[in-house]
Amino acid sequence: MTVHDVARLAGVSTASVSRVLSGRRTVGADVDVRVRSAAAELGYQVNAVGRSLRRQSTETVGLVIADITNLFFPSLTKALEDAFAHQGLGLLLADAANDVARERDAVSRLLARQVDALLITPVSRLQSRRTIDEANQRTTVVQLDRRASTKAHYVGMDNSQAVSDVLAHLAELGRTSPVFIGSDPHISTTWERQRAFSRLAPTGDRVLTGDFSLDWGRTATIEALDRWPDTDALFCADDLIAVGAVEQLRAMGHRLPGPVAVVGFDHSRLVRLHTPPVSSVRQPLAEMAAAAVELAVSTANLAVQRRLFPGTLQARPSTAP
Amino acid sequence: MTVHDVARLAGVSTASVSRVLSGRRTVGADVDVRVRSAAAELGYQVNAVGRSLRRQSTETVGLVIADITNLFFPSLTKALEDAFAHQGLGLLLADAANDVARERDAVSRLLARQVDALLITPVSRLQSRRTIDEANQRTTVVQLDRRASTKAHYVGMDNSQAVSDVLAHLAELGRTSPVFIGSDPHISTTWERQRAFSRLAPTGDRVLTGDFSLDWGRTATIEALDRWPDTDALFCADDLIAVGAVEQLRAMGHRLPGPVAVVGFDHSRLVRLHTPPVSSVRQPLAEMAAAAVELAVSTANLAVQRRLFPGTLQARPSTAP
DNA sequence: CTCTCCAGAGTAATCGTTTACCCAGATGAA
DNA sequence: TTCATCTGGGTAAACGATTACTCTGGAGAG
Repeated sequence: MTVHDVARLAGVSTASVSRVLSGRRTVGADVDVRVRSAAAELGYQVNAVGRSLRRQSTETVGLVIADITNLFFPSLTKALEDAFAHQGLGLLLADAANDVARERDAVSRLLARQVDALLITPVSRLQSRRTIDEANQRTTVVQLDRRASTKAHYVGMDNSQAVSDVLAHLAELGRTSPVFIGSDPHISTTWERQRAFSRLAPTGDRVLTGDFSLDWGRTATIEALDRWPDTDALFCADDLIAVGAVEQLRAMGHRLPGPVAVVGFDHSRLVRLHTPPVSSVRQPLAEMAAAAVELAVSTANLAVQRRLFPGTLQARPSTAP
Repeated sequence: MTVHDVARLAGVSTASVSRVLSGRRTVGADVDVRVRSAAAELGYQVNAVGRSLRRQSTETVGLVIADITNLFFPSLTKALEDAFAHQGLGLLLADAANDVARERDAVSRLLARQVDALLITPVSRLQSRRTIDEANQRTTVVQLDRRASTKAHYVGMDNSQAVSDVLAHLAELGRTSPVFIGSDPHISTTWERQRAFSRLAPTGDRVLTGDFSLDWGRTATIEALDRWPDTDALFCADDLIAVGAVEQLRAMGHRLPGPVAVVGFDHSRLVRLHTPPVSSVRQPLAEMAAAAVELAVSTANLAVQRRLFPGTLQARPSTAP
């Protein structure tokens, strides 16, 4: 079932069929209806592979997610799928499983498939750079949420502003001795939040770093209260850690809301449905996805963009007075 | 950068280049090294679009998810991505956003892209059938988790067995008056669980159906205890409802574990991290993904398969004595 | 020594669509 | 009336890789 079949049935040339069906050049009214009805009769649908080869464009973007298991990424993926589908662009998904080598593989496979753009949440702030820069020579690359290279576009949240907002919120409640519980500092978002915390918090040197897990949230809580007994807030780099912290506090007999507040990042369903609900910074996913679309469809020689969106703190009982 | 460039540099024909790089026919040792080093020198990577057109196969499968927002599907997506990437197959993702019309659109777009197979978690037990059957004429379709057509492959969990296991577990604890709280009965899994419950439970007629939301879990709990005061277990069709039920019970002053047990389905992170942890039936995602791969790469004229995997109840405090 | 067969390599057709290029006829200006 | 311009349509050459087919030289059988 090809343009030839449609052309034959309609009694026109394949060129006319293509012109009608792609709408790229006007044709006479007569030819137009003949082609359309022939296509309808045959149930013809254009073959995207042939079209891609000729047009040198697949109308597909690749998405390399650092780790789908991470709570935050499914929400981001959904926002992206929405935004791109809206533009008629397909999303080719790949998971890097937190591994730099797998990430490089995934990028390479997507490039071989001639994606029109590549979206990526880099696994490592330092080690993903090379992969990204190489890909950026071949197509438009947009870093999302996390960043590893200054040579490719970036769309994310303004972590510095968000950290500042959270600290202001804590200060309003009289909490001036927070401890930062980070996860893996290879993750650029964790790293940025930690740096902002160190710069802006009154107790900027109280920083613990570990990994991305509930258990680390628990362990770090014990360590924080042990090392700094006057701690009145646990400033967590993400929601999973925040939930771990809350659980640990409860296990230690603390009440929530109570003397030690807890706040996280991402505002995932995990913290929204937790009891008690945990305060968290929400990222503007829809806006970020829209920006990603815009950059992805932009011409290759647009100057490197850095688009930062404000996060909004969703204050819940875990930081109440 | 094409086979021609490589062929010229290596001093051989494009045919030889193709043969070396695809490994589909043996060539002389001399030509082999010449081609490989030329390809390496140029950084040549085969263009998957050209290959797909000629081979009439894209090495890509389409995945239509009923609703990415649903807790369960990101885990399923991850398992699938893993399994297919392992086979060198790409995953083209589409979200139906719980809408039958969007689902049909998504299927159509994926077929236009000539996916080698189509994986789908049908939105509606009844209304998705036509979309699936039509797609099944054009490519191999595998229904996952949910099912809508008997004419296409299906891979899922044996809900009947799982329901039976859960009821046995409850009975062991002396709980013989469960109420079933379903979500939308258009969803085939909910429907199957409900039917099995009605058939197997001592109080098989105690069934409430609503929608897929936390609030419905809450509302239904109130209604259940109101209509059937001797209720000693809430048998929920999925985790989100189970969490809603637990929250409501706690709000009503019930202890957990306590007189009313709660159990859900999917064993999502939501229930694992909830306090108290909620009992839930775990689906064998990796096995299901492996079966999906097997069916997806099978020849088109394999008899329609129905692969059911056993679920395993993860008993947690919410159903403790 | 001749004939068959085989391995290795090249030539060119092919996958399905788009579009550069060409042509015919019509329209409008001078 | 003549010529430039425009419109609508067809022909055929791409796009990049694979592979059916062909050719050549050498090995092995008789």
